[in-house]
Amino acid sequence: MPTLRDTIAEDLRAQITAGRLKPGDRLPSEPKLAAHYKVSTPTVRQALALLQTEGLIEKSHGKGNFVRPLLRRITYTSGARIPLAPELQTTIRTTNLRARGHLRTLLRVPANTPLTEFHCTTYEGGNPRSMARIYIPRDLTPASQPDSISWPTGRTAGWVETQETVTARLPTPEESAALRISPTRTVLTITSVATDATGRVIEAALLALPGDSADAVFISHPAPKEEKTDR
Amino acid sequence: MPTLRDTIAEDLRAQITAGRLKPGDRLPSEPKLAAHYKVSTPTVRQALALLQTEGLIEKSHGKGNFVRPLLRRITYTSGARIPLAPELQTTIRTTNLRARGHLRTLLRVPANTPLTEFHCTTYEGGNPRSMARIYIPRDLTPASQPDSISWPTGRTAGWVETQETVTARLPTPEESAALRISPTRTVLTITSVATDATGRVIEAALLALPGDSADAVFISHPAPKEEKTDR
DNA sequence: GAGTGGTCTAGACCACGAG
DNA sequence: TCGTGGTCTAGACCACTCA
Repeated sequence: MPTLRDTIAEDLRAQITAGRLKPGDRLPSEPKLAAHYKVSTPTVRQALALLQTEGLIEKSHGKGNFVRPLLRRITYTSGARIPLAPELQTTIRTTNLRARGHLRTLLRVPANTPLTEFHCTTYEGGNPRSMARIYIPRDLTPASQPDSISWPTGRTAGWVETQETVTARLPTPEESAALRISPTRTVLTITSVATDATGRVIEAALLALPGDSADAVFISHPAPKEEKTDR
Repeated sequence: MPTLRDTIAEDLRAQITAGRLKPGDRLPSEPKLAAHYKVSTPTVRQALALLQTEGLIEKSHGKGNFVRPLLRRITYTSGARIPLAPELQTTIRTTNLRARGHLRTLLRVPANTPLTEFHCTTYEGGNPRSMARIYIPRDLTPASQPDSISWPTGRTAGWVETQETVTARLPTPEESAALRISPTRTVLTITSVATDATGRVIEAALLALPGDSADAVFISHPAPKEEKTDR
């Protein structure tokens, strides 16, 4: 038997998908919904929380609950490092730092190796849609300062293998702030490590996308020769 | 300023990672935790819900809350169709059906095309760890009945391109039942479509993994020639 | 039957957003 | 200032597990 919150969520979901509640519309306030469904406000809030994790509504403190505009799903494509689409704008911030902790392991470099960090955020109409941090050993950083618009679209020269790991997890506080998503909404993360012919890591990228509106696409072809699985 | 539930979650998290609470241990009951932290039970429950989405604890109705055994993360590797590891057992169920709806689109076949479905579940020590449905047009189904143990480890012969799409979403009721996870825990899904030289889809696979203990790994190499991105 | 978590109530008070 | 959602309380009752 469905619970009250499921019944309420189902009713609101039906109203949204049927178009009686349109994208951008404000829902009745929580006390009003509670009165309408004859339940307490916490129960209404549980139903709304369900719809929120499904990406159907957005909650906005002090304003109300809104039917979420149908977000086009962002698509990340293997090797791109950031999602690319004509409607996405990108900002890049460059920082110099030294390898330590997790970064050291990822890039397989000694502690304190100088690195360049590129902090990329993509926006669609002012709303952040993805966050990426790209790390390159300083001695490999392109001499010509990367063009802050077109650079992340190409791959670093000389790569021979790229390994991309996809996970789903809760956002770090930094990620939830940067992507403006609630800390309870999962992010899809992609960790990309590119190596050159000598096996040296020439680039690592950490990418976070809002889990409810992102895909990652990978296209593979059979290896011409026997493919090694050296791990 | 952190909320009460964050503070409580943080404290319990610390006890788990410090080893004062070990995998498999039962936590004090919710009323006891509430008394200990001097809060109401709903607040304790919110803290526990946080830890649950992080995969740190398991709730078991009528028994208690338990520190979750540190699950080895399952790793899906590009093209494997199901996660492979020595400690994983697999069961396969074969069904014949006809293409319709979403399946029709995925396999790019006319309605009612005969298909063979392989329903694979992998287990680790009796616990389901992944669920996959693999679809193959009936006329391509291997004449020799696939060996129910070794078959899904190899790829269908004749593939020229595989496209794999990774998403994170809430589980369908079927998925949450099959994987024995709560309906609020995200699943990582992989949709894999393999095509032959003529562009015909020769196999589609839908894979669902518990989001908090799964990775998907993709390894790519530069195309020998110019790589087409025909979509 | 005793103890546990799951759902729900009916409020309170605080923090945020807009006029 | 007013209405909104965010957090929290202090219970109630039901459903499940195990002895």
